[in-house]
Amino acid sequence: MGRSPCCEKAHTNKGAWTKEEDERLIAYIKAHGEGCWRSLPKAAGLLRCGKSCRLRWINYLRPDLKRGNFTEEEDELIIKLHSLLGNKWSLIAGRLPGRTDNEIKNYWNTHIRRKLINRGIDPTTHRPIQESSASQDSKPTHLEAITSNTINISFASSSSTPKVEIFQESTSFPGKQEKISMVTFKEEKDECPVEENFPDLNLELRISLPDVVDHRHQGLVGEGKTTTPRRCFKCSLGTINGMECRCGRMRCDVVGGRNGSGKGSDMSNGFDFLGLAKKETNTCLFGFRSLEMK
DNA sequence: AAGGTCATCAACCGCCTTGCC
DNA sequence: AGGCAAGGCGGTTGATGACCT
Repeated sequence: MGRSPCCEKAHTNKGAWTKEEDERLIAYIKAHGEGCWRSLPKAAGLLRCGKSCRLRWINYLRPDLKRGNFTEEEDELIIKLHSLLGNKWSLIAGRLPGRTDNEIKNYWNTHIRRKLINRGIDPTTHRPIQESSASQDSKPTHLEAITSNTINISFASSSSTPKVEIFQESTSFPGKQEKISMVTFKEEKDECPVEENFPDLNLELRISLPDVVDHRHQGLVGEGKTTTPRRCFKCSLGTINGMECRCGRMRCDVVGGRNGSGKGSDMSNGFDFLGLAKKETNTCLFGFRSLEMK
């Protein structure tokens, strides 16, 4: 059972590509372009899995690839991007023209990790190693957790007592969530019908920085008066000034447009969509230019 | 020279996401 | 809305070469 294989493995070559295979693949893509990878091997006369062809083309045969050593500037950019994005190699590669995600991933694991360790920086957390290990000894306060990381709050009602559990990504085991706090509510049956109505309710909320002060939404209700800022639901979730924004008088465009070009963007609060770039000062919250999606 | 260890990187694997029907 | 196929991604493996003893 399980997933059907992406190709007929019994009749495919594996391992290193030969020069002839490379030439066949290049010739086919030059003639027909990148298309359906699944059918490409057969059409090109290759005894390879479609995925293998795609990988070979993307990582090694594409004409726009920049081979050779990484420059110091590239190193620093990778470090900065990794500190923000983590192991999102394809996103990182999108910021380095001519470099592939696989190349950057390998380079990170073989060179940059060691480089950071030599600098006394934990390559996972991007914090000084001493501080990083110390923080494993003492649990962070809630405020520290909120300001330094992303936490997950889970409203669990599986037991007889409703409780709110707060999780944070483990510093010891990145990717794993560890419980940093739990609040238990004393249940008063008459006043707490939620559990009865929604026995399997398990809402997961995400709280993360940056929480930018939203000047745009101040004074909208009554201009000239100091009023409590009112936000629509979308804005409360962080899609401030997005397409769906309903609390402003005029609809604001998504910052950077749908293609992230930045044209026509309205960064009136000074930050772009991800809350990274500060327009007036040309500085960035995380110290580099705003991101584009690939 | 031979064997062992380490570093590098191309390639694979399996899961997730996306788009189409 | 749900199922399926294809593409994409990140983690891992394994072959190879360099270096050391």
